[in-house]
Amino acid sequence: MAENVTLEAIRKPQIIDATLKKISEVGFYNVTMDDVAREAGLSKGGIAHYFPSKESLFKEAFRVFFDRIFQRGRETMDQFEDPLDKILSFAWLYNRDDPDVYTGYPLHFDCMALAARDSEYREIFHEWVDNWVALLSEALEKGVGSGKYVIPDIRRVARTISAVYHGIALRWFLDS
Amino acid sequence: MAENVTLEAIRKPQIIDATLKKISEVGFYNVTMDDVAREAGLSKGGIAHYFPSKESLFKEAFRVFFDRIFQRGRETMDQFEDPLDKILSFAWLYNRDDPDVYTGYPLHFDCMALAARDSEYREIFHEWVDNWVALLSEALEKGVGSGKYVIPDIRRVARTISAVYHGIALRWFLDS
DNA sequence: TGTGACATATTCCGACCAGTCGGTTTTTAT
DNA sequence: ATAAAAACCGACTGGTCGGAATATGTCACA
Repeated sequence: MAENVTLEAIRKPQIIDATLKKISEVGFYNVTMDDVAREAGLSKGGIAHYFPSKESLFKEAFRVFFDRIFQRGRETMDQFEDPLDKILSFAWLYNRDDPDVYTGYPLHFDCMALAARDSEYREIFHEWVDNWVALLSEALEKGVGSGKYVIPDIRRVARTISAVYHGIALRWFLDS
Repeated sequence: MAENVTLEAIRKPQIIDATLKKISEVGFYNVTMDDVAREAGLSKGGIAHYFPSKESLFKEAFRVFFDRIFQRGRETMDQFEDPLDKILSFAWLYNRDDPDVYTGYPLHFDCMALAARDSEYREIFHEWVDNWVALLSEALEKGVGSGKYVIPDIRRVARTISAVYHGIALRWFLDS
């Protein structure tokens, strides 16, 4: 059983990584299960053994992806002490050489397009936004606590900052 | 020939409108030519008579859509005299009951997802952004001309305003 | 009234793809 | 050593879809 668990713990991320890579490359709707299988070094049957359907695999992949990006955001932010530095600590999102960036943005666009029509993807998107807002709120809270800023509604300000970041990032990636 | 031209002038918009409606409803990659034909009240063959391929039809549809939205933005903005009022004249983009809004946003998300990988869609997106930036620039120019504002780089400011608008709008639509 | 160009509908084909399933190999348990 | 279970493979199926080919209708004009 120990081996069993270990293998699954290897295969699932392996398959999910392959899925994310292919989606990023060719787009959500252009990825076939054969593509994923080839990329993961398995067969279609092998994939089916771990994920019951394409849909569930893809949703899980998006969840893993957003969680990964968020964790990195948290880690990066934790390296700074000053509240303003914390809020400005997202510069890594503007580095085109970073794999999380050049594979991440296309995934992100796909997720938004899906979220526009599919409630499950909208939830995934919500959760992601909420995570960022919470992160920014912490930094703002710290600034307010130390007397640096006066902010009446921290969550609201955090949401706005995050939306502005979002707009700038989007344009940065798509606009030459 | 006169009749010919007239009919084509009716059919093409009719087909394009049907295309836009279906894409907005179910998403770019889920629209079939049968769907479009049914929505337009024609047959697949009828569509084929006016558009050589699905790809060309869809691209043309997106171009028409963005142009339409932009024209409306210009008309709305032209109703205001004061430069600041002009810049703030985009409130209609935040009215969920407006057909241009509730069908437009999903189309817009699809276009961005496509633009992330396809250079032609990236061009369509660029053109659209450039149009808005030009519009905002005009308003800013007017403000600077009348001595109201002092702005060193108008285009740059217009781009930033437009990106911020973009981020807020995106969140407004996707975030409950 | 006949004819030909244009418009539209119907039918069909070939490619593609998700999911299934029988079977094989590998691992684990006894 | 052997049985049982897990992991994996790849051929196959049923269905979808874009596009092409073909058929039908319409109408201007000779």
